[in-house]
Amino acid sequence: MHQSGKTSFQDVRDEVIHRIQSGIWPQGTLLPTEVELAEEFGCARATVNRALRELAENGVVDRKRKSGTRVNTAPVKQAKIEIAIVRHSVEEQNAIYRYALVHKEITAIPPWLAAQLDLPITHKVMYLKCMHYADNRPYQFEERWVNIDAVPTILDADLVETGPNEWLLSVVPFTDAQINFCAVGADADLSEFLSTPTGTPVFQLERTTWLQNKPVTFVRMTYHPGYRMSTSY
Amino acid sequence: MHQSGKTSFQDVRDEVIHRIQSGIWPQGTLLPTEVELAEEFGCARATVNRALRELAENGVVDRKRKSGTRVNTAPVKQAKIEIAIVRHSVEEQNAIYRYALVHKEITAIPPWLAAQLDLPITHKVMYLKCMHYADNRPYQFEERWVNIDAVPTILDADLVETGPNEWLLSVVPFTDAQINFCAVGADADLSEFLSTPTGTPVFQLERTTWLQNKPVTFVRMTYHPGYRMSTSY
DNA sequence: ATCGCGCATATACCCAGACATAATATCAAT
DNA sequence: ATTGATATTATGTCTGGGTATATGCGCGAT
Repeated sequence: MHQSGKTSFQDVRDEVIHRIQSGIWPQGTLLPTEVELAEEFGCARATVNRALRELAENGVVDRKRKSGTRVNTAPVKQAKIEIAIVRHSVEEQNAIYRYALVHKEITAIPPWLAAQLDLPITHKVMYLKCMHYADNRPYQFEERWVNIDAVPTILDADLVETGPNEWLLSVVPFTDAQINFCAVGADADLSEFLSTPTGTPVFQLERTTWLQNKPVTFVRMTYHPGYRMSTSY
Repeated sequence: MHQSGKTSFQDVRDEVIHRIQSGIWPQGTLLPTEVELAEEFGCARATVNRALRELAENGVVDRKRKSGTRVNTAPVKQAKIEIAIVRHSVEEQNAIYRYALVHKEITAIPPWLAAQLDLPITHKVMYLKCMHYADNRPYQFEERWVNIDAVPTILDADLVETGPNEWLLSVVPFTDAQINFCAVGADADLSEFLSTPTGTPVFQLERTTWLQNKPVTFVRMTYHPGYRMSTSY
């Protein structure tokens, strides 16, 4: 009750969570109907609905019309990973951020990427290599292919001052993305730019983004050895 | 309008998304007030509220009392990673799942873990090593420390048939978790169990879970070489 | 110029009632 | 026994009214 004596949807939500966690309502339990809960808590059905809906969104309960609301047996826990702009991650650690454009060329799309993005192999792309430093130590190596068709203005963009990631984000609001994480051994390029011996295990993140079914860019970001990505829930 | 001629909160939400994506409301735009939008769409204010609230939850817009609703400049895109039970991930690939308990012992907590979990170094834990196979090929090596205090019943659990992860999930509903991803080179154990040369880059996921501030378990899961974790949004 | 206070305002949330929809249960006809 | 129509029921959503709360802004005192 954070308002004048009324039961808030948060109170309902918290009480339900409590009953589940304390074992009053074990896994699989069918909970009372919205009407019954509303009566018990002395609030409107809409309030209970809001609380239970939120719990359903978080995967705590499962709701079905007519069947009712049930405590989830296998809570599909999902961790949220925030894909931040590199500069922000670096600055968050109170380190000094530095960016460098290493390579820039207009070229034909590599066959493997053409296949992946479903583009003809004659398609032109902008191929970029960049480095991101934290306190002048290698932080991330970025390799990127940009679909010029989808973002023609990139031809005039100055990518020396601002990184392509920040530039793209401010210009093309993408709608869908697909992300891969994996571990690889450093190849020649990586070894050179990340100042590490060839074969060193490094953390790699690949992302493909689309703007309404039109591929925009594919980027491969490789972090310095020892990098840990973390999240909590 | 999916009901009899009424404007649903989804219609409002979709239209707002459309206006943002088509550039009618560029980044940073202050959108009309809820009342104004409700008038425009011919629906109740609560309906507009629901739509905008959902967009705010997804990070598309930013809402502040008195200021209004603004199109987010730096959309903090967050990818959701589903932390599924290993068996399910394997079965999803139509592979045959097999599990093996490799090692099980009650021991004093290792100092580094005691520090990490804020437990006394005299604390007893159960230390487990397990292997998960897909079609009889190594899939994941699991190394786990369980706080016996938090889960005393684990002493009687048969962990030979069911893996500790599934057992724990069905018994202790944890409340908080912290996850780390990183890339490491295979050490002796990993090399042996994952059938790969020492030093091979492998993808590792560490997770600590708590039940109301009480540490439950720390697990380190290492995937076979070449494993890719993927997600989309 | 700067600080503190009050007012206006936009969002946050609540309520009671209504209808829509999906899924189950029931029962009759084949 | 199987199928198909029908009633029931719990959730999903909308309405239009309300109060609560945070906060930007102006105004006056320092």
